[in-house]
Amino acid sequence: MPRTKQFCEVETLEKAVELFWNKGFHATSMQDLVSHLGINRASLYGTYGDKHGLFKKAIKAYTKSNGEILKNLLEKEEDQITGLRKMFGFISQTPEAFSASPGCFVVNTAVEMLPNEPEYAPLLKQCKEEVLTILGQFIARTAPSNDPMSPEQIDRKAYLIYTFQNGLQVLAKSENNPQRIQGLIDDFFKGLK
Amino acid sequence: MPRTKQFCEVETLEKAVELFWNKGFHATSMQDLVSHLGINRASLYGTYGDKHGLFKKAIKAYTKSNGEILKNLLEKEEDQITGLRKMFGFISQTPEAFSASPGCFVVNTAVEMLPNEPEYAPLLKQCKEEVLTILGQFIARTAPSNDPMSPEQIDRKAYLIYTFQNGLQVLAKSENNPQRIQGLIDDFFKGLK
DNA sequence: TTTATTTTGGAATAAACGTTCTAAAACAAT
DNA sequence: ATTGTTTTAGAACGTTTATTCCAAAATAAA
Repeated sequence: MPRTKQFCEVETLEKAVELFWNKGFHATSMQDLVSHLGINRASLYGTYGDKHGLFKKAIKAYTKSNGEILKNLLEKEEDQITGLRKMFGFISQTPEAFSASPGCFVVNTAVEMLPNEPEYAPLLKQCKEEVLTILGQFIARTAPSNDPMSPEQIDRKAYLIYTFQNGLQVLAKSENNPQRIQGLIDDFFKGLK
Repeated sequence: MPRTKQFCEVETLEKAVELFWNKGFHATSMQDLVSHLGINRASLYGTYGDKHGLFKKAIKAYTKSNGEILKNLLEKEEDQITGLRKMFGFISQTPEAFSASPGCFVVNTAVEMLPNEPEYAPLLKQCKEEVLTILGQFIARTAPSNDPMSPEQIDRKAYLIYTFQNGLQVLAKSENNPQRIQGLIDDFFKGLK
């Protein structure tokens, strides 16, 4: 009996991800969303709840799709350093794009919302851990077979790499010299064991 | 003839820094500022200009005071690693405080405003460079005298350390296990040459 | 075709937003 | 004491905010 939804729920959520990712929570208005998502205001509220509800759904959707992209990127790779360079490698692809890049949606949100809106802490921590798990699996798989790593060693290495990547993305926002970023990555790998 | 200002311009600006630092640009309203600064709305506009003007003044004030604090922290220190650990060391002081920390105001602002509000890019880059200069001077001074570093080597090392510190602060926001942070710092120093 | 439900466009809401204005009070210099 | 400027408190401005509501159009099932 009911009329079916005239829009794809996941596709529309992807558009919301795009907008929130680029502008952040506070700088994105419901009017922005109504305009860009192409659905009605009432449908928006009816389907996704209020702004915070929609935002949380957007973060979850981002984390899922991001995790899949990262998995696909890493699982073809046998050499650890090459794989990690690929992970950092949005620079090698387009040298000037990095300073215009929105960075990582999860990290952006942690910076914007924490510690002032602590109800976001569990969700953001969980999203972080998902990337760390994927990264840890890659590190375990590509570790030299003559020197296997303990689970704790793997976790720590994953955390170190992830920390560097986030610092990189954050600093790249105010860096207009691609060579400096490239040198930074090189220097990081020099110290990585 | 004119009546003198009833408030200290720099002290009041410090209060604005505090507020913007904790909540960010968009989440801080002019009403918040009027309430917390203790001066009149008209005085606020008359003294510091509009919201963006005040915000930029706040970033500059933060950068200046932050630079002095960092200089004082580092200039007493002869050993490089000890000095850097002190720089990272807001954790060792209060293990649980880091996840409630507002992080670095400049980095927070870069994440919030870039790349969508590009008029902030030059200012934020300049603030970043100031920290890098201080850090570079410390690295040069504490380098082993038998192996002096080239200016480029110094810059690169400073950038690497600064990148790690920013990643650290950002990730610490969603990390509730202090030991994990401590291990991260230890691992970073293991790779640092 | 009727019925039931949802989507849709858009009006309506009440609050908060950044900013400007008004008029009175306060004070330094004359 | 008078003058000139600023601070002050708070009203007022027009916009934008998030959210709710309404009546009409649309469509799947009966």
